[in-house]
Amino acid sequence: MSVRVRFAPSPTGLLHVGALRTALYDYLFARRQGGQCILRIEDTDRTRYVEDSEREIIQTLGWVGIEFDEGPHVGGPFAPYRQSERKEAGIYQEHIDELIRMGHAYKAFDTPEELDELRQFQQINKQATGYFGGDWRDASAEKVTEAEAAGKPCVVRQRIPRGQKVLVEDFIRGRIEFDTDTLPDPVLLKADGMPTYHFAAMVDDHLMEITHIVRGEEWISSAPFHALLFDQFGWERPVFVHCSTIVGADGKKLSKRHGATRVLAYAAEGFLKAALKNFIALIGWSPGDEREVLSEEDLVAAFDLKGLQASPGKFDIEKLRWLNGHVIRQMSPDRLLNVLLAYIAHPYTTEYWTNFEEENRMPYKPPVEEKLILERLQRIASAAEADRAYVLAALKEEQERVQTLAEFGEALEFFFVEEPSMDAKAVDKWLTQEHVPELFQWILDKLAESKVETVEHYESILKGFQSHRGLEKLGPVVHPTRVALTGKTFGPGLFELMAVLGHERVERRIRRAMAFQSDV
RNA sequence: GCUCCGGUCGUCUAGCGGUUUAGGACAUCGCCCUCUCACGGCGAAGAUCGCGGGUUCAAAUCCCGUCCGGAGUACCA
Repeated sequence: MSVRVRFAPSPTGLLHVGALRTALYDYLFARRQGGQCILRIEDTDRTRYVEDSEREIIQTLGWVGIEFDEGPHVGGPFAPYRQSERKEAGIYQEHIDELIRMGHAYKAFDTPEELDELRQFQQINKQATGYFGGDWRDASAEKVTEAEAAGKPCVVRQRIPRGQKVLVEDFIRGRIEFDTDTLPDPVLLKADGMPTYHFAAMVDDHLMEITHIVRGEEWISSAPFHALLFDQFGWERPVFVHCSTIVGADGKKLSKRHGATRVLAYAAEGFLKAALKNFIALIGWSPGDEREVLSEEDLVAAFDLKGLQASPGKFDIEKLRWLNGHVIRQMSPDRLLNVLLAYIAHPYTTEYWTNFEEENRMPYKPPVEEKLILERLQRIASAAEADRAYVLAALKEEQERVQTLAEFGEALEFFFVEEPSMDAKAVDKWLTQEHVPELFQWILDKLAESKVETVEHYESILKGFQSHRGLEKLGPVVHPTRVALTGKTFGPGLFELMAVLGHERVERRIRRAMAFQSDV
């Protein structure tokens, strides 16, 4: 039988990195096994429904490159793929009736207030909380009909057999044993007629012929209900795979407090999907060998449920940054520029940096103030429109000095502004040196002599000065010149840099630095 | 409280009874390359495998206990 897995988010908010990983595992597993990956929307809770959330989930998954064989956006043989629509089609009612008929479920007419009271009583008496039967598990048929006739609202609960053990086979952890006397009777159908997750997801998993339920470990405690439900229907249980959670630096489940968890925030920060996928896959999974850098094809080829880790993993953004820089360095400059321009043009990039919120702050120090990032990125875009070859040449020089796309704004800035801002310390240290006026004049003279704009030519100009002055080291020649051209003490190799800038810019900047210098 | 899960360098992990002086990667530090910063190369430091008992000729690896951490405990998913 072919493998079928599903990713089943509820549209209650944004897609965060923990959910993304589950989706990734689903996707990789399906691809590796030649099976199908299904997207199902679990929108059974109207009170928590967030408009647009489904759209963002699909969009985000699309951005990362996780494709589904079936789902609300692409259709499929088991449609509909939204539980609200499946409810309308009567799918759950039909199955709940069957379960009641078989005696595995019953109607319970307790009011929410009564249940609250029960819970409080149990807490005070230090008992396990939950509904273990109450007035309705074993109520007479007359009592039930009477309540129904009175028009009392009711829920349908699963009848958990008592005095037994339930064994749940978790693919990662192995056998997990539960005593049914500790399992309360869960609600399967709410008073509003909507099914709960416990019911809807399992019915759908069976109907959609899901072979492996891959989900977060927060579901382990409810796994016995689910397993039992399959048994009660007489259905074959799927394989349960409970993935460990991704936690923050403090060991707690990843949440707002740990900075951005929204996947799109990583896109806006300039992380590449290849790096993000690679990184996310490696939290809680390993290919079993010593590879760390894996392309999507590598991931698919290597993916095996057996490599899944039972213990929770921390999200280490430094490693993500390293991986991202690695991916950037591996791209051809031309492709990188396309990716960078697409990133800058993306509406979400603008939205993110314009409405930057402190709570989105990544747990690392950004290269510049958030306010300036967008401005600098857009400078790249307009420069590329005017002269793509120039931007490409500049990009090449910074490619290995950057870890995220956002950092290109800062790194490339001096290429595009006529008067780069001068670092005061750099000016103080290098432009004040005694030989500098002569050096700058030398450069200007040589520029006037020849129009050649190659790396070698610039090198010969500066090395010419070095031997002219009999300087032992190249530093005193190179550093003041770099400061004059870029305003900074770091950056690409000077001769390469000059070749990119060209005669005109070099001359202008040297003259500016000379003026600057006389001000000192 | 009850139930369940987890626990190898700071972090992600390899390991699944002997080939292990516990391997790799990120981060850190040093050296090399070099005009700076990066990249790259080389190297160092860093884990008595949570702790305590067993089983065994032999345990990170199996068993028991214990501690710590986490999750669930809703007519949420």
